[in-house]
Amino acid sequence: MFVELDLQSEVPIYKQLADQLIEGIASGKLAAGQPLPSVRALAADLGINLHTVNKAYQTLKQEGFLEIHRKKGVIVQPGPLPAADEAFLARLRRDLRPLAAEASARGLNEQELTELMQTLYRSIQNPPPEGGSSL
Amino acid sequence: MFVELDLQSEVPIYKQLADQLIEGIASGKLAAGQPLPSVRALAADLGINLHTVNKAYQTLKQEGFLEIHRKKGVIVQPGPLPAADEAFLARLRRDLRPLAAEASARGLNEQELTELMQTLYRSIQNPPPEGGSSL
Amino acid sequence: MFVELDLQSEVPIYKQLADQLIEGIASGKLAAGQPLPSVRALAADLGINLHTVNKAYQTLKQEGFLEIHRKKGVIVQPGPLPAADEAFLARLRRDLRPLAAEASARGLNEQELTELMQTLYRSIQNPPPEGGSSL
Amino acid sequence: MFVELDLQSEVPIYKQLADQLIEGIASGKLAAGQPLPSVRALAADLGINLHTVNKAYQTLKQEGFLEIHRKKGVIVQPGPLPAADEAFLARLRRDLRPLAAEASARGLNEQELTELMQTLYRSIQNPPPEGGSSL
DNA sequence: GTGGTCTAGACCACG
DNA sequence: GTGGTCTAGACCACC
Repeated sequence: MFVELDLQSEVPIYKQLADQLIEGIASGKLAAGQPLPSVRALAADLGINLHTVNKAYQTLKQEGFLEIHRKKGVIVQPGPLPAADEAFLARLRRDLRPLAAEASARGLNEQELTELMQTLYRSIQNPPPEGGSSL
Repeated sequence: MFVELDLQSEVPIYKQLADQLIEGIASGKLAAGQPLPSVRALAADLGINLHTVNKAYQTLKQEGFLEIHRKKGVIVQPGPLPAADEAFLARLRRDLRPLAAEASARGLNEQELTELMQTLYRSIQNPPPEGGSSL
Repeated sequence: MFVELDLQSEVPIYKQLADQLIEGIASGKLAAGQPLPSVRALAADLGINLHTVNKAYQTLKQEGFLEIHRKKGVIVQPGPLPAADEAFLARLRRDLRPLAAEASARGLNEQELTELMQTLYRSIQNPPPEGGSSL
Repeated sequence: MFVELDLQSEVPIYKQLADQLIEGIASGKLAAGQPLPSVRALAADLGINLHTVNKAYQTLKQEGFLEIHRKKGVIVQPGPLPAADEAFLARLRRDLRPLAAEASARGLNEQELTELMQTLYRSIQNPPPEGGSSL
């Protein structure tokens, strides 16, 4: 698995994991319908508790990025991914706003900020190759 | 004060307050050297706990956006504001990354995302007029 | 067989199967004494595990909806079907209660709920024709 | 609290709890905006684990029946309750269907079933008085 | 083997 | 004191 966790971070582990799985989906490293490791296997792999993995999986299932089957385990949403609906855009604006504000207060101009965003966006969709392709 | 808090939000109140003060600085609504209400006054005004206001002030002082004097009280940083140093940029990227990833996964393309960012940035620097100018 | 399984449902497969067999009995699509496919045949037909079919059959035998003979195989109860005894009614109330409560909380009025129930009941006893009559 | 749990039931404890809270909301025993016991208090009261109570609360928050605040704790949704949208109706039909089918197979006729449903619905909206009014 | 549930005890952020 | 997170270990249903 390509996931890298910072156990010291203030960002909850389950969220780091969920974020990186979403990023894997966005980049195509995780293809639609692709099976993910079982909660136990991933927990062992990452050296964290099974419940923490489970919380990440449940969160993503809830949002529609994953499906969880009785026996097949966990797979990437095989159908259409959740859309950028108004609820998501509102959340996105809410989260982006303080970041943009602080960037502005610190003297980052509009172009610098949008270019940073572009660079990020592109590095997500076209990630630098690294070790194994998926898991 | 122009601050509007959502007491039901999952975002901590002290962070909402700190964020909006930074936004006020970014927009110019809070000018360099300008005095801010005392912890007590602002807490009473907003109907929140003293400690919450204090935590927001201390956080902003720590980051260099405010100065706190025994006698003069709290004022907006009169000198140069904190710069967009590498530490800030790293934090910015870390926080922006999962947002960009989810936006991408949900089908928002690069242009839509950057335009959303631009719109936000401009609305911060040039906020719609509303009520009293500052406090 | 008219059975349709949703392998991704949170409802256990064996229960989906048992439920649809009961529905077949309720509708008359499965007549008293009628033979059912062998465990192996049905499992192959539905593409599921032997044990899953077996569990559904055993459950229904236990409740009195099926009979399982060594030689004749599995047949629909040829005699009187299990009655709506107090044990069943208690279970029915227990399962219905939270559904009625949530419907009420969500603003569905008594008439809407009972009409929904009637529609369901009728569609079960008089199902829309579809493909082969039974198996 | 008016909640009664059956620790031996096959129905998960957290679901029993969530169901009874919804029923409390439907009946008016839990009024909009009313505070609920803290997870710890309710867990102690019911003799179950705090995480089990938390799961029930989180589920209901997710569905829009509760709000969870940092300090105020948990309150009943003060605004409009979730509506009986198509997603709910689909779930309702899916859950009701096997119950109606078995009732039919066991010889309960349409009137008996709908009357049972009505009786339940009314007993929820107008529950028999019992001990303390709320918590 | 899988995920689902429950318990237990701990630490932390928040207010 | 509140909920949020994490860990740990256990049992169960399902397949």
